[in-house]
Amino acid sequence: MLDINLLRNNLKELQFNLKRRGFNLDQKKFEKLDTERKKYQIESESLQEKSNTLAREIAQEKNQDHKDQKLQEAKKISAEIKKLKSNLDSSIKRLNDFLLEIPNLLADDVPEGNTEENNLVLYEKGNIPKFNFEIKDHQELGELFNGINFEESVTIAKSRFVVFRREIAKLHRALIQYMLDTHVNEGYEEIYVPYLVNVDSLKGTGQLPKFEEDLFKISNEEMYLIPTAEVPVSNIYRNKILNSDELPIRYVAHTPCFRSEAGSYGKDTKGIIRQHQFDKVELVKFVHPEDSDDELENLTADAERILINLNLPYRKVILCSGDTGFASSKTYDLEVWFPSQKTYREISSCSNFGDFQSRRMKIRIKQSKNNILCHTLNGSGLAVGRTLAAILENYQTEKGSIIVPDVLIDYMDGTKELNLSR
RNA sequence: GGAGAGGUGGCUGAGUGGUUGAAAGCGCUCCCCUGCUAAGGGAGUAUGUGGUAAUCCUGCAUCGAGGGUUCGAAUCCCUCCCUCUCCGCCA
Repeated sequence: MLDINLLRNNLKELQFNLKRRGFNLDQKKFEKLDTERKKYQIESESLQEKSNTLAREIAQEKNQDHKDQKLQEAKKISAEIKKLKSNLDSSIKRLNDFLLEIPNLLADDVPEGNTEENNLVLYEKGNIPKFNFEIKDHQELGELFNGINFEESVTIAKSRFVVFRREIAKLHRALIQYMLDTHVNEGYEEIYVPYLVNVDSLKGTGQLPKFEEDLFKISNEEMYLIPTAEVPVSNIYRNKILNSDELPIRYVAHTPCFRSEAGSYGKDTKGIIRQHQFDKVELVKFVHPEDSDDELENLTADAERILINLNLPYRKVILCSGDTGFASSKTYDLEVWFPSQKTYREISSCSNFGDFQSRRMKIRIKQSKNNILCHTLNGSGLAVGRTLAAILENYQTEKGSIIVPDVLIDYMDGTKELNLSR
């Protein structure tokens, strides 16, 4: 959510910024809503003041006639306040709903553009492997091992779920362990969180009210499956005031993520690139406003380190104005090379949300006078399923085995190469 | 799931209808005193949102959340959430 005072005082600038995303801020509507709110608020609060004064007088009034007279008046005022209050409440709600649908302001260095075509590639790193044999995609490789199974998952659940077995399941687990350990060594605190969250948490990070169709909702409760660990981890400090000296706070969490993938019917139907359920190791930071730019660079570098250590070819991209997420002011994507697709695919998304989420979550930093809102950031470090798929494809050999990346050998109990098990 | 007890400011803890946004203590901040430390004295110390350009001034709201009764609610009533104790069940 944006600072309402920006809308009141810097509207032109703000409209210009939002326009870069293709979002049109309806000035007339805002002004109407805010004026209406102001009118009702002033009316009802001044009447409330009168009523409070009168109530105090009644308590002290000794003369019974005067008392009765005042009681009559107080009754009338009280009834009137009730009406005004309900007007005020509904006008505040209308204003608030309006504000909740406005995306975050973009950082100045976000490049212009409407679609992901306009995202700016900053650099490519790592060596794209050259194969002198017919390569397989990760699904074929996984099936070769009977380590990736899509029939069983359909029986159990439905399409866009997967079953991993044996070496593949173990490699998946090894990746999670490796990522968690690496980030803990970088200074992140490991944290385990609920996979179901309430509505307030989803509003806090910005998934609700606008993006409900992307979520899985539990039918017997007002709870949702998390689409990312960002939601439970960021909301840890909802409605809290943090002390300056405890910042920055850095968390790393491994969770499954659940996404309905509504509207992506034809997309990525092959393999495990786009699933309803996937695992992710997520980095989340709470920082001082003046540090958030630097912290985004560090966060991205921490996510990148996993790719570098796994020796996977990747590139770093800054998302253009039209592709930057609703709550983000600036996002870097890390994209890993998929030999079968001869293309880079997103494997991490690192964002600075500024105070957009913390205003919704009411996460403040204690100051001597007015408390300030903290800044939040998060990024995948990394998406586990896609990392697994990338390893299978980039580390395949002609005979169909998979070389285990050096840093994972210990996590695979010394196994250096995955061979066909039959 | 059943029975009971309870949720008050950074913490402890008073307060059962009327200047209570809330006693007292602790903690914290500033000032004074002091050669240093300790001790002592004084002042201050919740959050949000309006009126405002404003950190001055001032209104309103907030005692788990939301409703209700009342001229007036931390105090009474209802619903929900949470915590604790006991029983049951369970990984």
